[in-house]
Amino acid sequence: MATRGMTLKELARELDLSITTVSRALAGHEAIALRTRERVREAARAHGYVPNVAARQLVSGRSGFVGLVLPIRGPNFMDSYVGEFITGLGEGLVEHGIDLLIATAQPGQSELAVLKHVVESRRADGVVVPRIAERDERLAYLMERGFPFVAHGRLLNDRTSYNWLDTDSVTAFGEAFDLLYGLGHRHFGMVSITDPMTFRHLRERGMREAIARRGDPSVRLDIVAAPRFDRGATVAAINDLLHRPNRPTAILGIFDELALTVMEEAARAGLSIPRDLSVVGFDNITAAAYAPPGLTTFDAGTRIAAREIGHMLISAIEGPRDAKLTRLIRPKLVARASHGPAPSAKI
Amino acid sequence: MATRGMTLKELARELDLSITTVSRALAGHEAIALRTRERVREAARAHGYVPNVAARQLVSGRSGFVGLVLPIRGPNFMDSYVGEFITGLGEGLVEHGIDLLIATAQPGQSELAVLKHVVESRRADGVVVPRIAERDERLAYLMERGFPFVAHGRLLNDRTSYNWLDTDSVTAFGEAFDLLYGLGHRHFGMVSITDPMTFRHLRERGMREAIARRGDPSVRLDIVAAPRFDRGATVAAINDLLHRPNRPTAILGIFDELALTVMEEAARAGLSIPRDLSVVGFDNITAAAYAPPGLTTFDAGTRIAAREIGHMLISAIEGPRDAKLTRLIRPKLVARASHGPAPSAKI
DNA sequence: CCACGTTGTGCAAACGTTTTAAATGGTACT
DNA sequence: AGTACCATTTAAAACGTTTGCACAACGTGG
Repeated sequence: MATRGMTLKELARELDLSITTVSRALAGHEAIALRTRERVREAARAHGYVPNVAARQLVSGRSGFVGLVLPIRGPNFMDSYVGEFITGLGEGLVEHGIDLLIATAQPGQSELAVLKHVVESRRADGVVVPRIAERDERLAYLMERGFPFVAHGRLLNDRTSYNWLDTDSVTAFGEAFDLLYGLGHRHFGMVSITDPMTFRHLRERGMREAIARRGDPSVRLDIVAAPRFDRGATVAAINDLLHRPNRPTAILGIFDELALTVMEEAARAGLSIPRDLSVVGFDNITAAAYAPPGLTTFDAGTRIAAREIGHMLISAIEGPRDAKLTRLIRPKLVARASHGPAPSAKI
Repeated sequence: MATRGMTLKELARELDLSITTVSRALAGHEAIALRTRERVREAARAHGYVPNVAARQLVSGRSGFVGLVLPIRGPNFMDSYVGEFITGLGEGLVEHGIDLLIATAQPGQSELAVLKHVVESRRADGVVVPRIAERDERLAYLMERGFPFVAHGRLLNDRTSYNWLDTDSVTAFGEAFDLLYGLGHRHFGMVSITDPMTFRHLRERGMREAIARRGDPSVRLDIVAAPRFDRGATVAAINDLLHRPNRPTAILGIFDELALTVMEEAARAGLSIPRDLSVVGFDNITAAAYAPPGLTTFDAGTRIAAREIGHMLISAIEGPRDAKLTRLIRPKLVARASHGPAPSAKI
């Protein structure tokens, strides 16, 4: 190392002051004479003094980090979610001088184990927990432990109290239904997953509630589901829907990958989109814009959501433990060309 | 906080040993009796003792972190690069018990300033520097300072010595040329950028060298360039290429976004791909698979590259300062349907 | 019985900060 | 002159580890 980085002690000797005074002066304490404060700050800048974080952490008990355990993911599914989320989180934290700690699970290790390690080694002052499952053991652990966190997503049981921010899938899918209903569609298909993720319930519920609200008995909804990363089963489920005696005129994927697969399979079956079939997705991944004829979907605003999560977590760390923050973010419809009037509809 | 997390002192009292012995026992020191070591380990596990990292850092001078300053990016360009890179890096580091520190620049702040702060506060033991420019001020700073780092990409001046890992763009674009030449193409277009990124030179050079190697005087190469995130200028440059009196029969984008735009503009101009025009990109972003007819491109293996960078950085931190590591990773051709025989070619 | 290595353990310093409590010097008031 | 008070500054403890050195106990060979 070229320069070793000077310490408070060296700076104090240089200025012929005690380290106490120098420390206080840099912290901007009122008790230190203004003249001294300025002199110290000047010298610190001149010598390029930067406080040693480890020492500061040790005495303050705060690490200055917020932790994120990277979700373990299937080999193929690697779109922009992680990048957007981390970027947004960074943006939300940097204003408060907090850095982001990324921890990764080793092959055999569970995400929970990594989370525990981050929390217990006091490496972070709070954590962000993405992609919440119906009953999430990570949240159970954190709540029991009383450690500050913000969840991106919700538990199925909504009586528990904790900090969360979620995308309002219920409203979004209601909006999708209304849009398609208005275009004459009465028979809907939905491609979902079998994995116990909360958003799956919410998105299905969004459709069901919108249908109930409409009160039209002629409306029909068929839901199929496959394991999340099982491409074969997904394709099979979609084809099941596509080749029924009477096929839905509109199919919604609970996220874009599914909707895009619907479009591919429909094309292979010789169906024209949106003439024969309307397709709607959710997430607005990059490919949604490029896959012909352009997938109509919802933008969840991950980056902005993550930024907000950063702010929420700061409050959770600094503020009182009991008040819980919750936020629902309304996704924005991105209307492209994959939806249209129902085939035999007179509008 | 529910549990406060026990300290070495508490654990020592519990065991009726000195903190020295306990510390040594946990570190697996030979000097401590095997029986004692086991007894201590057992107790530590039972009480859920996890060492305080701050204290450990303070005495060891090591932070246990590797830093990454997030690249500041245009508003729209947000594909999987960041996510893949971070995921891979995490995978490479976790085996060595090192965590990843993500620092973000504030709106006004330069990436260099953030980097300096990370280095000088000793928050990280080494850093990763992605997306290297022709002359990169970040590398200049780190080299002068003698701080361990690994660059993802290279400087234009290749006489400087430092640790880097790069994608072998030269070979890849040579391979692309050979592929297209073999299909009868003689007139090539290339869409590049005006920004001073090293990879731009390397990819152009890859084409030029392959052409020279072939030694066929009938081969012609037209290069156009636009500022990186300027969509309007990019589209204009591409259309310039597309509407010349004699149009290239094959166009290469130095990365996929450019190649995809070529395909879009070609479609708007009524050209059929690959019948009238072959297009090849680089990066294999998600959309490349979905944009019709499927973009032929190269997979740079970002995730695996990042993992390797993690390993390299660990060696750089632990090993001798003088030996420099370099690695070239050969991208893999992903042949889809956007390339084909040259229009009027007899093959 | 002594010198000496071996084995296991502990004391105390060090890492670089923040913070509590106290010291210093000066001024104004009685 | 003594007292009280204010404005500054400082000494020292604390945070939880690691580690150099010393020490104790215990044979073992001379």
